[in-house]
Amino acid sequence: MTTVIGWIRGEHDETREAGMAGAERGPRERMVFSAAQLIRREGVGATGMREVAAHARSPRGSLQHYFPDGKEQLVNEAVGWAGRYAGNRVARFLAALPEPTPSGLFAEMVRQWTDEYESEGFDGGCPVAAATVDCARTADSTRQAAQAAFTRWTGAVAAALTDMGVPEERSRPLATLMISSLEGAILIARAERSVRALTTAARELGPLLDAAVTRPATDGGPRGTAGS
Amino acid sequence: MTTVIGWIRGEHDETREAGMAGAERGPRERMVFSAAQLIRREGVGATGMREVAAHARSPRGSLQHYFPDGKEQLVNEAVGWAGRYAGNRVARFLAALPEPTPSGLFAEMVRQWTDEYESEGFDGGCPVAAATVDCARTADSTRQAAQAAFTRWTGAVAAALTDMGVPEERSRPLATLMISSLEGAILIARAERSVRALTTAARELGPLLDAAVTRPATDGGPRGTAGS
DNA sequence: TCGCTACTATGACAGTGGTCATAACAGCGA
DNA sequence: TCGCTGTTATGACCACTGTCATAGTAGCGA
Repeated sequence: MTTVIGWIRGEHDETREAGMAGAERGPRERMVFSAAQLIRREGVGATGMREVAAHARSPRGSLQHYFPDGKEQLVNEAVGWAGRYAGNRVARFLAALPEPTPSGLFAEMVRQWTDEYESEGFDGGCPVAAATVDCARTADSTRQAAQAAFTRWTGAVAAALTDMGVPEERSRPLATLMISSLEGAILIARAERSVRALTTAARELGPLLDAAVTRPATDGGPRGTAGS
Repeated sequence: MTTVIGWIRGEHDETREAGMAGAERGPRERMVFSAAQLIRREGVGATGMREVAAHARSPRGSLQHYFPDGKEQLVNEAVGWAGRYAGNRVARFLAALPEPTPSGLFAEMVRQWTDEYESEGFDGGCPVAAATVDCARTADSTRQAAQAAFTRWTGAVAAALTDMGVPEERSRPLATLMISSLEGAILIARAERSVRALTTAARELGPLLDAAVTRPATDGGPRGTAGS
């Protein structure tokens, strides 16, 4: 009961958010996760519901039970999951850096993709990008889900930049630029089957980002770069 | 005869390349153009062949005649068209600038999209991005077409940068960064229904681009920023 | 055992997609 | 008129897709 509603509203326990790979708890979570995986590989249109259920090893009959509003609802939740995932990753990237700098954060964000592409091939892209391309015009609720995902992601990055000493007014624009460049570089990387565009973005953008730091970093412990 | 083959190989007269809007010459060109238009709005999967023929006001029977390899061929040619179009635009942007600067070129590239979004709404995206998202994994020939489109576009921008005095080794990386940022900003703009990400990219990236100029611009007349 | 609820199973339906087979037509040279 | 070629017309086929109706099972409280 409250489990389902909670998931829909994103009120569940995010602390043990499932990783990008691995078996999740319930069939519902697995289907949302599988939907995100398939969407980022094949696009929304080419991803079928039966395919999602099969990939999640969830019973097909559960589709209409957990997602009474059909494919649109499933896609929206997959996009929402991706947005939360991307936002939460930011805090972990920061924790992994010896001394946090904007260029270091961006390098980590890029490295997540170069690592995947070099180890698993260029099959996958960003599910939010795929949903935007395929549904922005047709399904407004999906467009809103993508917008929310970008907003959450940008908010996390901007908060991290502010923590590092970037002036408040410049944090959001720079975060937007980082995510724009990353998304575009992902596209080019997939088309070229090469990480060149990704590493280029990191190299060229790094100095610009670090130059935006004006005051010393707020080196408190684990701080609020996460939303909600 | 040679007309068809010529089109496939891209050997036709590019000088009077059709604009982004307007009626083209033959039914074949119209279908390629319409395919690009529909793909950039709805994505590849949601674009039907019958729909392309109808949009182009071309007879449905011509589809299998001009595109014997089916949808994949049509999509590939639409992507190729988009790549040539984007590449050719660069020279025109340069011509429109009072004094050519890298930031000015990028601002023009961005402005093409903000103008469209403000006058026609946020329905359309980049057809090359859509093809990459939807087909990069499934149809390798389409992936190659997208790669070629990005390469041509990047080559045109890089050549323009070099003409403006950017050192040869930095031109391609910077061109890649410009196109990455632009593509990502287009995505975010569609999701947000706002040109914010686009104008942000232009504003934040401008100084970085201009700072790469080391020697005075080559202000010869119309020079070779176009490929092939 | 009954009843209630959460969940699963399955088959059908109506629509649409790309593709193909086949035929017709228009123009032209001989 | 015949034949040839480039084009168009049309209808059918088959493999799906998302969705729905319906029925079934598992578990639990009373």
